[in-house]
This record gives sequence, C-alpha cells and structure tokens, in this order.
Amino acid sequence: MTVQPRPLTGRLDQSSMRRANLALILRHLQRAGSGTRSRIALETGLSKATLSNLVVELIDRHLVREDGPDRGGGVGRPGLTVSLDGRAVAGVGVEIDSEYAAVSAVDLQGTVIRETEAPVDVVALGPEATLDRVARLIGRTVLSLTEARVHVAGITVSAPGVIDYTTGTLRFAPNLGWRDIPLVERLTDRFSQPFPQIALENDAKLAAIAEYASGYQQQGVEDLVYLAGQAGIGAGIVANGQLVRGWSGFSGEVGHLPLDPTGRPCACGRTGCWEGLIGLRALLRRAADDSDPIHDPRRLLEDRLTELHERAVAGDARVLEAIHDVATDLSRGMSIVVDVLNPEVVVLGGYFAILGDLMLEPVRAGLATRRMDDGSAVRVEPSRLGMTSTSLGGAIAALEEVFRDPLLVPVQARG
Amino acid sequence: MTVQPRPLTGRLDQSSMRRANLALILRHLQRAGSGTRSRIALETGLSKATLSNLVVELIDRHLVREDGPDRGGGVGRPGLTVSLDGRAVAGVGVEIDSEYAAVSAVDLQGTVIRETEAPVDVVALGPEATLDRVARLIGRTVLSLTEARVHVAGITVSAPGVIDYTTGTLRFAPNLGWRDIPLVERLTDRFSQPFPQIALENDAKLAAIAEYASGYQQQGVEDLVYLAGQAGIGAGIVANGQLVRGWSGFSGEVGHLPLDPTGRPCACGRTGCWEGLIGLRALLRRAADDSDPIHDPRRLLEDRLTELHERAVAGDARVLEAIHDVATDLSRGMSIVVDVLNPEVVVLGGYFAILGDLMLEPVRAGLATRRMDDGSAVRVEPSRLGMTSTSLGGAIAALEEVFRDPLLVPVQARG
DNA sequence: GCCTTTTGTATTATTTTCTGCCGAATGTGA
DNA sequence: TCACATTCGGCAGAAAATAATACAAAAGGC
Repeated sequence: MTVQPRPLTGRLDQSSMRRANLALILRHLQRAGSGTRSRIALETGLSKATLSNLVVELIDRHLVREDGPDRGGGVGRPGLTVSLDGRAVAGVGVEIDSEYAAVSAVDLQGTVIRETEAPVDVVALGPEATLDRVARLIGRTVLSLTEARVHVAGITVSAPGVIDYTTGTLRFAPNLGWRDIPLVERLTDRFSQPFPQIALENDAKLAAIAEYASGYQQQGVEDLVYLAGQAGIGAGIVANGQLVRGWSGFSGEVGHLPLDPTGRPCACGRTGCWEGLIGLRALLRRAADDSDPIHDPRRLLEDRLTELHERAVAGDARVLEAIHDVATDLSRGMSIVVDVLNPEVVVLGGYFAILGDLMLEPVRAGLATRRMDDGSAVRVEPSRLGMTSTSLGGAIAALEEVFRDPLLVPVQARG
Repeated sequence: MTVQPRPLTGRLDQSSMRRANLALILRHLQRAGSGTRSRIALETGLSKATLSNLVVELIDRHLVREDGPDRGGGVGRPGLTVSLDGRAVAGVGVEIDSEYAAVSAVDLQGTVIRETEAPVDVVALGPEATLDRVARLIGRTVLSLTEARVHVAGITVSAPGVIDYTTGTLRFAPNLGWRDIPLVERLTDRFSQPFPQIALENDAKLAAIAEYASGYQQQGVEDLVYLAGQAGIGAGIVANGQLVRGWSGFSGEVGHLPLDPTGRPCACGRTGCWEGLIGLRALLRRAADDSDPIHDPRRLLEDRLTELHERAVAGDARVLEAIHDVATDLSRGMSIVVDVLNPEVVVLGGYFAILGDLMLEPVRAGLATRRMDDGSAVRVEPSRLGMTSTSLGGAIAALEEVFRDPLLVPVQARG
C-alpha cells in the first residue's frame, strides 16, 4: 500500500536478500526504463554475474523480457535489452463513488490495459446491492485478465470515507450513507476461492498514490499533497515518498478546516468549514441560481461541470466570479496544508482538475500573497490523470506488492 | 536523522545483510531490554548460531555486553544475559537558542551521561562569537567523553529555524536574527580533524524525535506531533515512524496559521497568526500589564514562567484567564493540525509543558467541541522531557546512525 | 548420582554474491 | 578479407553469510 518499500524490520537471510535484489532490478527498470544487462549491473551496483542470474528468475516469472539486441551503436558486442514485461502481471483498482463505480487494470509498465465504468446509484441501492454490482464489475475484469493469461497481483478497492485497515472495514462514508461495512469481507465472500487478495483504501489517498507514481516520483518528488474537490474536500498525503495514513486513517480529512468563523453552519457542527466554501455544492450555489438546470442531480456530474466550464469560457460573469472566489478560498486552505507539510507539489484533482485552467492562476496568486518565504514556494498542478486517478491508484497500489516481492508472482504465469 | 531506518535502496550483499542483522539485534535490545542469546534468537528469528556470532561482533565493539547468568529460574542451563552497553558509545546533541546553549550526551541505553547549559545572548553576540562559545561547549563535552574512552558517534546541532540539509546551512532563524549561516562548516572549522561528524537540524523536529524515541516508540506510537510554545510556535512531525521534514525543511511551520482574520497584524504580513495569539509574548501580554516585572527580558525565561505558574496556582484571576484563553486558542490551531495529520499523540513542549497541568484540561475540552468523530480522538500529553528535549533529540538522532549501522563504531572503542 | 532440560558454540551444509576468465558478437582499420 | 580491439553475457570457483546439526556445559528434579 505504501509506495516506497517499508523498512525491512525483520531478520535478513539469503532468500530475502535475493528477493530484495530482484525487487531492486524491477524498480530500476521501472524508473530508468530498459537497458542491457551490463548497464543495469553497473547502475544498480550488482555484479554482472549476479544480475544475469537474477534476470533469469525474473524472465521465468514473465516480469521481465528480452527485447532484442541493443542497436545503440558503439564499439563492441551489443547487449540484449531487457525491460519490464507488461503482458503477464497486472494490478486492479476499483473506485466506488456515490454515482458510479470504475475499474482499472494496469500492467507492470504502468499501461492501462482494462478500464470499465458503470453508473451506480449507491445511496439508493444500499451496500449489498451496490456490492453485487461492484463484484460483477470486478469479476468480469478479473476473468478477462485470467483468460488472457494475465496474473492479477491484487485488487484495491477505494471508497470515499475512513477506513479501518486492520479489518478492511469502511468505517464512515457520509456521501455514500454507509457506516461500518466490512467491505473486504463482503466482497471476498462474493467470489469463489482462490481469488486475488482484496484491499481497501481511501479514495483521495489512492489518487495521491497515482499522481505520485505516474510522474512525480520520476521527477524525484518525495513530498506531495493531492487535493480532491468533490462533494467534500479530501487530501492524500505523500511524505518522504510514503503514503501518510495517520494513526487511524483520518489523515487528510481537511474538509472541515475552519476557514470562515462567521460563515454558514456545516453539517459537522462547526461553522465556516472549508468544504462549505469550496465543496461542489458551494461552487454550484455561487455559480447559478437554485432554479438553474446545472443543479439537477439527475444529470451526470461531469456533464454539469463541463457546462460550467463552457459558460465560464463564454464569459458568464457570475460563473467566472464563482470560480475565482472558490479558487481564492481554495488557496487559503491550501496555504494551511502547505504550512504544515511543506510539500513540493500540490496536485488538484476532482472538479478542481476539470476547471483547472481557470482556477490555477487565482490559486497561485492567492498563495503568493500568503507566502512568507521563497524557500517554501509550492508548485500547484492540475491532475493529468483525470477522473480515473483513484482506480488507477488502486491498481498501482496492488502492483506495489510485486515490486516489493517479485517472488509473489508464480513461475507459470504464462503458458 | 530519521528515527526509523530508511528503506535500503541499494543492492544487498552479504556484508550489508550482516550489518542489517547486527542493527536488528541492537534495535531489539533497545526495545525489549536485555535477554539471553537463545531468547533473543527466538524473538528476532535469527538462528542461535548466527546470533552468537553476531553478538561476538557487537561485544568486540562494546555495543553490547554480557551481564552475567540469568537467574530467572526454570529448568535447564541458565543463559548469559546480554544487554546494550552504555559505556563506550554516545551521541551528542547541542541546542542553540536565543538565550542559551545546551549540550546533552546520551549513551546507547538512552541514559543522559553529560549535560551542560550556558547562557548565551545570541542576538547581541552575533553568529561568530556565538559559535565560538558553542564550539567551546561542544569541545569540552567531546573531550570529556574521549578521555573517558567513550566513542562519540556524532553531533547534532539544533537551531530554531529552517535548515538546508544538503549543505548544513541555517537558512533563516528569525529569533536569532541569523540568515544563511553555514553552521556545520563554521563549527567543523573550529575543531582539529578528526572530529565526530556534525549535523544540523531544526529544534522542534529534534524535540519530536526525542519524544518519539524516549517513550512513545515503545508504546507503538508511529504518528506523533510535537508542538513547541516559544517566542514562535513550531511543530515537529513524525508520521509512519519517520520524521517529516517536508520538501525544503519547512514542515511544521505552523506559527503563522491564520486563526483570527480580525486579529492583530503579524510581522509576517498576515493578520491573526497563531503565534500572535499563543506565542510567548501573547501569553505574557494577556497575563499582565506592560509594567509588570514578568515582562523583564533580562530575567531568565524559565523563572518568569515559573512565577506565572505560581501566580495562577495562587489564584490570580487575570493569569488564570490568560492561560485558559491561550489554551483554547491552542486547541483551535491544534485541531487543524490534527485534521491534516491524524496523529495518535500531540506532545506539548516549550512553555506549554511548564504550564501543562493548567493548560491540559482546557485544551482537551477545546478539542472535544471541535471533534467530528470519535475515531480521531487524539491524545494530548505534556512533554516529560522538559527543556532539554531538543538537545536530547540531537543526541538520539546522532545515535541513530549507530543503530542503523553498528559497524560504524570502531572495534577498539575501549582500551 | 543420574536424568532431563536448556544454553551456547563448534562443525558442516547451503545459499548467495563476487571475482576472474572465456567465448561470442560487433566495429575498426589495414 | 582478415586481424584486432572492445564489449557483452555466462560459467566456474572463491568468499561470506546464515541455517542446520551436533555436542559439551550448566543447572534443577528425583
């Protein structure tokens, strides 16, 4: 679940040493791309002989493959290029949202190889019926992968709420109306064994993993905050290259930061909460009258946001002002998070990303007025992963297990 | 510097395997106390033979010693108890504050074996003269340890400001009036080589390490925030058992969180900053008239705070109200930090600790009114380490290097 | 005094990486 | 065309660490 390997806490014996070196090669290929054996040996510090030996093991498990001779020129015998093999192993991520469920499958190279989405009215259906549908989506994807002889390394399901990691229980998800649902157990029960392991994670935290792993990690960014603009506001925190979940999984619950003591009361009991200022409802309220069709809950959220964007581009003064004001209030809360954590990058997700081109400038301007020192100048970037970042993060998190211990993948993954 | 070992990123060979297992034994003894070889073997998972072999190496370096037969009873041959040897290796921590400098030395067992403090008027003296005095304090402690045949594993110097870790430079320390001082270099230059390695760290971060390592770590607490009440307000963050420094060392710069939009302007340019509400000056301003001798800057800070405490206990209404109000404002900002990070414990240091018995109850009450769910109920505890927590943390941080790689300690540490 | 139990270490085996070496494949230049 | 230099990948043996086994030593119980 953590993106960087946790420290090896237990004893080290020869087999775990070999495991760690196998993982090192895999991770190196992920970061640096393909290379010949001798180059990889040089770059990892392993001897050529050892590296050759380990590569054989990785090829046996179809985690790595030989691409053919390296036509890079230069004098001497050209080496055979080896690279991550994306054909045999995949991770699966599943997002459960109040309006839809989405499934993504990602291979070792980070390529999305399956993507499904289905509208699900979670609140109306309730947990059991929802999980029936989700299980059907998962089952179809896993079956399709299995038939294509792809080994599923694991499945990570996301929910917009607080999670008990010891039991795989969704403790509280206000937007779904769920409380204390043992999601992992209920989903696992719906499949015949053996079935890939299912894990549960928070949506914003998975999105943070996705952003970190697909891009920023390569840039050397180790401290990142993902801010999701949805009905509520959620944050996912990566510090020291590790996901920060907090003591009881509550980290990043920033929706109820008190930003406006004179503001309107919030359902949580406080007043002037951040998500009351910049949550989805607040944005729509600011942007249009109650009678406006943009408030129609039966329309797809993405369509309504696209329409809002079009209105802004067309010059609708009220919408422009709403977006500007929301962006300013976003920057106010963001400066708090930045003061506490000092991330290198803040990634804007959810509806912030859809309206990104319009919000970015006022957000950066708002941050600039509140900055005390140039050393802490944070980068603010819109998410480039779009709405799939959460399920993508789930798939990546599942694959992390393979990058930590390549021996988890059986030898006969492909016929 | 990190309290838990960073993940081993490089290749693993036999020697690093041995190193890791030596470290494992040391860490186990630190956590679980002494034990016989066979019990340690059982608990660490190492085989008896390997463990015996490794213990010999640790004894050679005087990191571990045989205590004598285990008179624990039971049938069978009694084992020889081995435990951490506190006599041969120590870490040194140095705190530079605006009013004083303090040096602590801690041995492997966590016992404080040297402690010095000297008043230093840093602002008046300026960097060079201050560093002369600090170097003299360090030199005396190191000499004393060397003469006692104690190997100094490292020295960590703290300063109340933002640090550039790549160069060991103090970038900005408002309370010292210093900016861009290459502290590590300037201190190292004052000693003849060879001299133990000097590192630089922020004061609140080191205090957080001290709190974490001496107590909470044993309790299994992996997520902790240290809040220091001084002229400013600083936080030290431990998440996943690791110190969070942020991208550029700015993490925990919470003094200027905007808590009171209608409040008084702050030197930083914002208005209503947290430290304007609960910083030392704010406390004193609330507690007594300007003419009151408690404001006299020539008196030792600790004395003034003790007097304040006595007045409160004696029933001084204004002081009591000031403390109560400060505690309430403390809880307001604390709830923000808690929402973002979800720590298990918040440790109150600096003057918060001195007034702890009076502040704790209103702080907890203030938090309770703002809590949204029982799952995130954070523990608030006063620091039990007192004013030395920072230099203590420095010593512990220096010792961490030994716990990560015991082979750093030379074999002939003791004649 | 003998037996049982447990400890710590010596010995041997196994596993892994490292070093040195060699054949193979390619480019270079006569 | 051919010899030569260069680099690649793999093989054999060395080195080093842990694991398994065996065994002497030190207690307590009968």
